[in-house]
Amino acid sequence: MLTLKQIYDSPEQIVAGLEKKHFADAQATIERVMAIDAERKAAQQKKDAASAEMNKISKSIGALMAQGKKDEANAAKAQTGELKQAVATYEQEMDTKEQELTNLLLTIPNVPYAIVPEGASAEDNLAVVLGNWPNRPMADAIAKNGAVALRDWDSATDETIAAERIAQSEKLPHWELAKKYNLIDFDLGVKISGAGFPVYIGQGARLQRALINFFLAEANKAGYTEIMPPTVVNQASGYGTGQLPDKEGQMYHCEVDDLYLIPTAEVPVTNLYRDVIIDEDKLPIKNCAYTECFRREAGSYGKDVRGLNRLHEFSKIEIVRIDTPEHSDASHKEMLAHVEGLLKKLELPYRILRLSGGDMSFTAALCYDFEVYSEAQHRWLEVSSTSNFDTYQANRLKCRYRRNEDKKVTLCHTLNGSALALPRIVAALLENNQTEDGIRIPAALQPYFGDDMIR
RNA sequence: GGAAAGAUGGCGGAGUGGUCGAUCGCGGCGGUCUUGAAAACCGUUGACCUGCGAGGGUCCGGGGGUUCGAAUCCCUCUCUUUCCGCCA
Repeated sequence: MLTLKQIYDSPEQIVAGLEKKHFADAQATIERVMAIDAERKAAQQKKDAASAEMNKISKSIGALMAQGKKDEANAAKAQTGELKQAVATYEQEMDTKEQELTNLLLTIPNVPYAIVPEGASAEDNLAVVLGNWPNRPMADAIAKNGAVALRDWDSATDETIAAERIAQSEKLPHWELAKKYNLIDFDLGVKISGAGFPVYIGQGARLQRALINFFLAEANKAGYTEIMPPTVVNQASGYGTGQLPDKEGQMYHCEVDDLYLIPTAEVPVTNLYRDVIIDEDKLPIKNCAYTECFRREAGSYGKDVRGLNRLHEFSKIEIVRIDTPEHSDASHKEMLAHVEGLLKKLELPYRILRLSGGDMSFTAALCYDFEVYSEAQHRWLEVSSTSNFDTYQANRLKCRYRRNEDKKVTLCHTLNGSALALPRIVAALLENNQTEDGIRIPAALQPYFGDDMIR
């Protein structure tokens, strides 16, 4: 959540930022925050004064008792009744205001950075990079403007057109290929678990393992420490990274033990640093983790969820960084370069979008999505979301560091990104690399897969 | 599942009703010594809220209670460790 300091330092900027994020009633909400806080302070001042008085009397009683002046001690005791009542009253008022304030702050999203595009939805995202694109449709149009608004050139993502193209395309969608080469059995998954839980078989399973190892190896090369965290977390962790309370319905919940299946490794890996004060010398912290991710995806249905496009359980390698405010932007860029490097090595056509204010997640200050182009579905598939949360998450987590300069305890910046999520990568790999002889495995992946083709 | 013990500052670990925000050790920081470093020695070192400041307040796992006064006593919850049982 935002800190009060941020709000007091520049209320107008915060309001403008919230409006950019399409948060309703920004002005009124910020004014309310300050009003409640003023009430809280007033209550605290009254309470502090009463407590100070109380402490003084208590101390004097101790002294009087020690000197054996029992009568005077008893006289002092008699004075405390009213004071005690006053302390209790003010204290309760203070607690109420504090709770009210926290509850309100929790409803306020993070404020986007200046370079975040204006806009309410995905339509307004800004394509900043297009890669591995030569000899593909629309190349010319795109070459002219390296960075253009998505809606100018991306009519191919329109669902109705896509449906027609699938019908016309000589390329098979991945769910057909999965069947043809016996890589994934969706029906078996339905039988043992339910829709959205595919069973990977033979070369399909081997491809999963190859990708996991490839992504982890690349992350290790880039200096990320591999973590293997639990995939089940407690409530406090859910609150720490912001999945709770608002996204409660998106997580699987084991009620008997009140534990949650993680929707991303971000949750356990970032919560490693909850309630921690880190030495500045240890920053930046660079961790990576492969985990299974579990998402209920309540309410999604239809063509979007076909095949591997949207699953309840999937494998993902996540990179998580904790850094100083001064260095977090450079950290973010390094992460973007890392993720882009993976897509280059996989030889998949991709684009990088800077998300608009309205399309960003609640907690992000700056977010880039990576999408790969699926040549049978004629759609862009999101495979990574790489965000800087500024101090927003750290404030909730109480993740702080001790500055070398003045030894002050300061909130860290947290960042994370997928590097990468497997299912849609697999979808694109299968669809884009299909040949008459089988599915070509990109050179970088061959050592991990152990072959150059799926046959 | 049964039994017992425990939860204290960055870490370890004292403290069983009144200058205890907390002895001490480690670590950190400053200094002496040294060409420099190490060692040794001396000093210093919690977080948060509030106030222009002086200062005031809160915090010894969470919550509640007793008391003029609680790290210390009582209740309760959570978690951890050990032993037994079960078991990959």
